[in-house]
Amino acid sequence: MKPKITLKDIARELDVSISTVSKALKNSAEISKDTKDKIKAFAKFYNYRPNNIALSLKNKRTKNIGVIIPDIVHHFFTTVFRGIEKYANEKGYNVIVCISDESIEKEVINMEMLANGSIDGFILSLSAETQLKNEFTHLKELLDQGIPIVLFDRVTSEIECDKVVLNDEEIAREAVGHFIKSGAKKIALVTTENYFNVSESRRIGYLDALKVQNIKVDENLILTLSHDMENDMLITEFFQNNKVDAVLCVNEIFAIQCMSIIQELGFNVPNDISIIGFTDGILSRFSVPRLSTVAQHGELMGETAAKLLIDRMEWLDEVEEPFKTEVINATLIKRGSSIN
Amino acid sequence: MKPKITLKDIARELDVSISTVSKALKNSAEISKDTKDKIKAFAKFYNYRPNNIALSLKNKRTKNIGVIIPDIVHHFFTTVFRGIEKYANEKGYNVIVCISDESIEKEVINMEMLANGSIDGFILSLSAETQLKNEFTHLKELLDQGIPIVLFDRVTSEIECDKVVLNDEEIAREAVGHFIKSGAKKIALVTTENYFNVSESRRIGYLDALKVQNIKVDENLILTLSHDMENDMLITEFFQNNKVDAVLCVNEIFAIQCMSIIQELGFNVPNDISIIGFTDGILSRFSVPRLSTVAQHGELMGETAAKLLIDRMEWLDEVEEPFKTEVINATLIKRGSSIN
DNA sequence: AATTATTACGAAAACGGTTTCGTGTTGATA
DNA sequence: TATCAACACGAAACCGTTTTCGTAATAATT
Repeated sequence: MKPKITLKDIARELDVSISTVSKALKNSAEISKDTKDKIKAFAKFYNYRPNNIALSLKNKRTKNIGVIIPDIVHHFFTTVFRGIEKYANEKGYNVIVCISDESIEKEVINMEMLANGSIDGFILSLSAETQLKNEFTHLKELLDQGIPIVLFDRVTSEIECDKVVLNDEEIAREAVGHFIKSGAKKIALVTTENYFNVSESRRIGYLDALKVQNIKVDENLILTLSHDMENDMLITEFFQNNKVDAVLCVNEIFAIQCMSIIQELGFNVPNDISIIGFTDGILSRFSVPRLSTVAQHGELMGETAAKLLIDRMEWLDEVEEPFKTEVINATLIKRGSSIN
Repeated sequence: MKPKITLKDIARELDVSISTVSKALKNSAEISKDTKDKIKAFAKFYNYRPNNIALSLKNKRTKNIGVIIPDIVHHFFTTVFRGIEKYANEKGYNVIVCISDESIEKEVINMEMLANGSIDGFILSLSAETQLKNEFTHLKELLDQGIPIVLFDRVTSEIECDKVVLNDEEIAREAVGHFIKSGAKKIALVTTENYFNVSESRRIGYLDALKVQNIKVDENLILTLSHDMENDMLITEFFQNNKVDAVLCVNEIFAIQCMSIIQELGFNVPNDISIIGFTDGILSRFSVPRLSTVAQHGELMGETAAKLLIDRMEWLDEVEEPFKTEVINATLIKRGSSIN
């Protein structure tokens, strides 16, 4: 056991003051070369490292970023997180992660916990419940306290802060356009409850694309699933009762579930029914046929969010920058589940 | 903007000393009811919360846990992390995550960074490079400094600390036994380089099971893949050149890749070739046919690791407990890719 | 020789808490 | 009335840094 050594320890051993040690280690011109050499050698020998906590207290900055995500098992969030971690680490920041589990209560508790000095700023994606209840006072209070926040993906216009979003509407339009170009007429949408801003945007893009091509919207072709339930029955009925040429799914799981049920029902993918999903995760890459999908570039999204946050934190005292919303351009990846 | 309020602020406003405020808020018997009421009301009104950093400095404990994992995009690590986060949060701890990216350098840098006061203990799974190079001085030094460490899954006998592992050998034996019982003779193993302790254990279990049933080991039936390369060619050749009845894969991706190639080659799964993988992730659950697999119970593993660490940290001053190794019992989940 | 500049360092405050110990005031007891 | 306990609070140390400011000793200048 050799416990950590402090400035005080060095000072005592070398019979100088704490301030001298501190200055010597920072190579201050105030200290003579002899003394500096002696102190540095000693510090090096005992592997002295300044205590982060003491530094945080002194500097009033922790170099920690708080990240709150609804669910870590989702591939998309995982990649975003990786982007955040990567960029933050490069800039010397550490990342504290909390999982809200789609619950507003956990979101609030975790954020309040971290806000009391543990972090310098937040990056988060709203929980389902937060979006459902439209309840953002916890965010407003933190912003009021001067803690910067960056929202990504699941955002809201009720909060003024930096944001990173996908061009959901546009890419949904592009996906549906792709279906239409390949001859599809009856185009379905499989989505979640529309209190999610992303689902809502994708729905708008879907409707838009149909309208532009003078295809009448059939509300029966929009299937709304809950994201935490057993949906197989609903999907099966849906494809039994409706003649469909193509289907756009707002996430990867829905897309895979649909594909597998469609195949079980005896249809061929993509010849009978084309499928495009969201999130270019391993499910899409390893399915048979491989799933055409919207790549959300999660890692880029995470890096962008981290950059936005760190820039704001580091410029905080200087200039008051206006809030920015960065748009990440999704990419439609055409694979075997749709016709080219 | 209403910045955070401190004890000093309250003391000044209410014209009492800082110590009085501190004691009043902790409901100390030393302070009169009147004064306590007044202070509490004021604190509540201004939403006073003690500063975590100051507490950490004073108490010499941060209530933060450092988690170092090789790769967050892997389903298994993600579930372990979720277990850690869940248990830690319940106990009032926060989790700082760093991704080593399978590199020992990053592992070292991140751990040294966090060790200077940011965390009270570590939970980690060794990076590939660390296992390959057998280089553990960074871990030893931290243990020497009195920082507790819990290793999970990718562990080493070179380090004495608490550990959580899977009964890899046994479950591999069981999986191979299951193949044999259903009539398979030519049983293959698809694995990674054997410097991974887990792959090595699974290989031993595989060999063991064959030996017990007097099946001669054919080294040609063991395919070693690297985990970050394009392996499709190797797999294809393997199944073209070898007559195989069943294959055990040491992870989910290998299993899915094998299955898709086996099917492309015109074989039927499971009738011609049975497959069992490791990790019960979404790939296994959504493939066609669904993949038989070894459930590693990552969440339980994470919870167990967190419990081990927190117990040790909280009892640190009292008794010196001997190090424990907890074994998580994997479960063989039989689905469509193997014959029952 | 007196004044000033430079060098090299130390004391102390500050960050925001907790906790030990000391002390003035009150009321009860002998 | 002197003694003592109980009560209610404040001063100060401490956690480990950084940083400002003061100052003794020496060197340079007039």
